Amino acid sequence: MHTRTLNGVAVEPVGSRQERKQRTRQALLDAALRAEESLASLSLREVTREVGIVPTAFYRHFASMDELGVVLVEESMRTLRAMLREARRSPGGDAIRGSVAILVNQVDAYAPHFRFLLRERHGGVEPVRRAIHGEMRLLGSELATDLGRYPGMTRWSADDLRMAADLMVGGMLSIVTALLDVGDHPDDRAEVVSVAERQLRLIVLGMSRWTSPRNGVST
Amino acid sequence: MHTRTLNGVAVEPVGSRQERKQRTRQALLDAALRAEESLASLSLREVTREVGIVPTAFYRHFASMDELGVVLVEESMRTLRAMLREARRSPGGDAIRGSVAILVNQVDAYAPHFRFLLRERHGGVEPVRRAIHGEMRLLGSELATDLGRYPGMTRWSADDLRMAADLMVGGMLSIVTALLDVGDHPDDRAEVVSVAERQLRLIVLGMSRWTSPRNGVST
DNA sequence: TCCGTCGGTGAACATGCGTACACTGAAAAG
DNA sequence: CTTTTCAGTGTACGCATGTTCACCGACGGA
Repeated sequence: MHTRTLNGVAVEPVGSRQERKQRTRQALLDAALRAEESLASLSLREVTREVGIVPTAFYRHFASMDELGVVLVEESMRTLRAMLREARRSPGGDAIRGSVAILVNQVDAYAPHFRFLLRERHGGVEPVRRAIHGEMRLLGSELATDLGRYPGMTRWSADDLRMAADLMVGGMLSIVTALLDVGDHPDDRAEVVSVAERQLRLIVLGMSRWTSPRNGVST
Repeated sequence: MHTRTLNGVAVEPVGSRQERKQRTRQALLDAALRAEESLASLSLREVTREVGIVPTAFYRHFASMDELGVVLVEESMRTLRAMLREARRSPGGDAIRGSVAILVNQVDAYAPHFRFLLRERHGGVEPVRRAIHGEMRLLGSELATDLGRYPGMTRWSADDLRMAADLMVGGMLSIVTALLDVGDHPDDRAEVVSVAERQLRLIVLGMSRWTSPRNGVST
């Protein structure tokens, strides 16, 4: 086999054949994820160059960049879902502070995934956008049924639960945006965290006082 | 002068020289705005082709696509600002319902502008992203000082005002997102409007009960 | 041991790109 | 009426791209 190089460093060919295939496939995904530009302006050749394979070898793993993008959406969504799952079974103490802390840690650990999702959510290529849109709706649904099990919200209508869930997802996304945009300076980060906690607190406060003004959709 | 064509239709050369220059400049901006792809993957040649001029003529108006992008940010932000200004001096009736109605109308009228802002906010080219980021911060500041003049919020700290303003801007953006993503079916649109109104109502409810848990930033 | 599978190679192609350059001809300035 | 300005033209260039195709040779099952 031709010994491959990645950034000039030799990559020794160890493992079974499908293990190695899996590894280059993952390397392609990682390279595309790491890129600053959107998928639409990221060339197949750039990605393969980064990984250290010849352009045509790309097709051994994906039929197109769009297909790679959709896989990347699934991968990124998995970390988002993991984050919510972790937040769900949070300690009994300050739930808000805990949730924000989890969010900060997760964004630190998986910044490229979050950046990718925000980047491709609008304006990327169509199949990727569709995939993100669908996953986001699913996420909202899950959170809604989960909220319905909370002690104080058992009497909420399904519609209101969905409304509140979407509000929380939206708030979460704007917090992620703030975290990604802010620099590394600790004071700035602390400020973002403080704002996020108070915003969540305000929303929860509103939820605690909520009575549905009218049932159903105004037609 | 060489008679130009746009989509095969002749464009008669009327007006003074600078009037005509201004018109093609605007045509370039419009063409870039109308494009589905992000600016990063939109080629100079595509834009000029759309407008009906030769590629090199682009440089008579902008030094680069990035420069055009920044101008487009200013143009789009002007409509966003106009929307908020209109919402500010809303009728005394149902402020929330009125604000959402204004938002819906504005998004209908200027969908490309909003789409552009959401698209380029993340993942576009760097100068454009910076421009949007800066304008968004400014918008938050304006809304914060404006909120401070509201009867019930005169005692809020500057920090809390900013927090609430950012929450509202974020909520507004997610409503715009929902409006742009939803199809033309009236029922779907009505559902989005209903959700938006209830979300804003929930936030306002939270604000009405708000007492700052602690003054200043937790360091 | 033999042989099929298959991840990766390398040359070749048509196409689209950004930009340099010299140009034209109508509008504006004198 | 002459001169200057300047938005738009047309050619030409080097370069990067996606995709095709035939090829290679190590791995893995028989």
